[in-house]
Amino acid sequence: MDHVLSEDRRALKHVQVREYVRSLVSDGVPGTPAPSERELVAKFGVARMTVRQAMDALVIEGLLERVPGRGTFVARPRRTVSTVLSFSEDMTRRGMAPESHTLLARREQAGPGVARALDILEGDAVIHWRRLRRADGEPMSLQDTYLPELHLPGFLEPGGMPPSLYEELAQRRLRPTWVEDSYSSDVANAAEAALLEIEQGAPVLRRQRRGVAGEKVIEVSRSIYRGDRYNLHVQLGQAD
Amino acid sequence: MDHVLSEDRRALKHVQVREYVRSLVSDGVPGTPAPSERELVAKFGVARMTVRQAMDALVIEGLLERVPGRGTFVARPRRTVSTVLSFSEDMTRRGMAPESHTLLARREQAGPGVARALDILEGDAVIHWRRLRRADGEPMSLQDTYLPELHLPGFLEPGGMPPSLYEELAQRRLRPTWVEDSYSSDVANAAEAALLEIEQGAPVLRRQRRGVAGEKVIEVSRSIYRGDRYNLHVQLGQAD
DNA sequence: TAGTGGTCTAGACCACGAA
DNA sequence: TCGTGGTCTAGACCACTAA
Repeated sequence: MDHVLSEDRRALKHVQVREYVRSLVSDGVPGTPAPSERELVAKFGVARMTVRQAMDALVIEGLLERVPGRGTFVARPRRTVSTVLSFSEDMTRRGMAPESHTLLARREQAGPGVARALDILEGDAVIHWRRLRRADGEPMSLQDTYLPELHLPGFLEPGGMPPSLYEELAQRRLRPTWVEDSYSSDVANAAEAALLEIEQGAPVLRRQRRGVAGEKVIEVSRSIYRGDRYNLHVQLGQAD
Repeated sequence: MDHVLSEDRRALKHVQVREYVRSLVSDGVPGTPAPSERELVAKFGVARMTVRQAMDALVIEGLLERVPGRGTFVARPRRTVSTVLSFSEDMTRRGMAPESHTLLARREQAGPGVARALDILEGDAVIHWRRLRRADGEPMSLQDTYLPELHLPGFLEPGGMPPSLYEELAQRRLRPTWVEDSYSSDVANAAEAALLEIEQGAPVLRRQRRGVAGEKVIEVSRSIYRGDRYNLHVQLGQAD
């Protein structure tokens, strides 16, 4: 008998089969055949339903594709749609080096607009964080972020803000998994122009973001991007 | 025995169970319990694996949620992400009445840029369609759309363009199911300003779109939106 | 303790595709 | 004809939740 299954009784069989197939197939060219279900039954000494459970997961994931009567094959990668990115991730994808300079970081009382957007009460404590974001050393964006202090105890304390907002939120399992962004085209005012090192009246892209983690609104922000340096890229799929 | 299963032998059992549960549950409040798996086994006289196959589909769909040890319940609707919209659909969602005025509609030879974007050869025939789009009677956008004539025989002929591009493409089963958009903030030049009835130098949002249906690039377009009238709204989800 | 979903078995018959 | 995935059965034991 093949000693393929881990001795660790805690490892579920369908998970072991799934990960075995994934390792076989993850760097495969689309169209490459995966082992047949009955092959895996023989190899692992499990029931066919167990193998199917393992393969089902990979099919749902988009890694495999079943063709009745022929077999199971590596699927062509699905076209991806845009996901939630932090500024740092966005710049890194563009091949630029992100930087962050804190201009302001303090506790404030939520005004009516921020309170409504954050789904908290007017006057509740919020963390207001204003940053100048650079890419490859040059100003790219100005961001005003508001966070509900209630859900982020100790965020403001330890002598400084975290190096990365989204990574800090991720560690607290509060990174936004869903955002609602609104973009508009406008021109820079004098103060913005000075910080971004552009001319007053130069075109900028303004973004308002509401970021949601689970059921909680965890971030509200207003950002300005230099129109001469920043293009917004979005990939959208279709509704079902 | 319950005569719940259809007499129609062609109807698969797991499909019948699935649709039965869906009908019970589709207009239910989140948290409402679905029948237990063993209840459905008894009611339909099928194996539990068959019931689980039916429920799996509804769980994947996001309609149901399993809670081990407790039961299966109507899930709260997932937050939706942005999908591909036509100008008309976009305006309608905003509660405005869309209009379209064709400024130009003719066959052209693809230039290098359009050819590359459409994944065709330079010099291949393309349909170039230029439209002024109004919302509630006022100019909103200027759109230059390029379509590969190869995939759209007879598109230009019948004495006029179709009233709606995306509906015409949908009828040919060529409506884009995936798009790649690039937005930038800029200012209007003299010609654009005249058509959009704004001042030269006023802020505008420029969009470049590549629309893909199946494996074919079916649309390439450049659009200008008035910055004083148009905000882009996007909802994004997370990567897995 | 009773009921739930999660996992798993060891078979079976079917329609379909390729040789 | 043979191998494939699709469907289906009639059980089983487990961990967990709620009463």
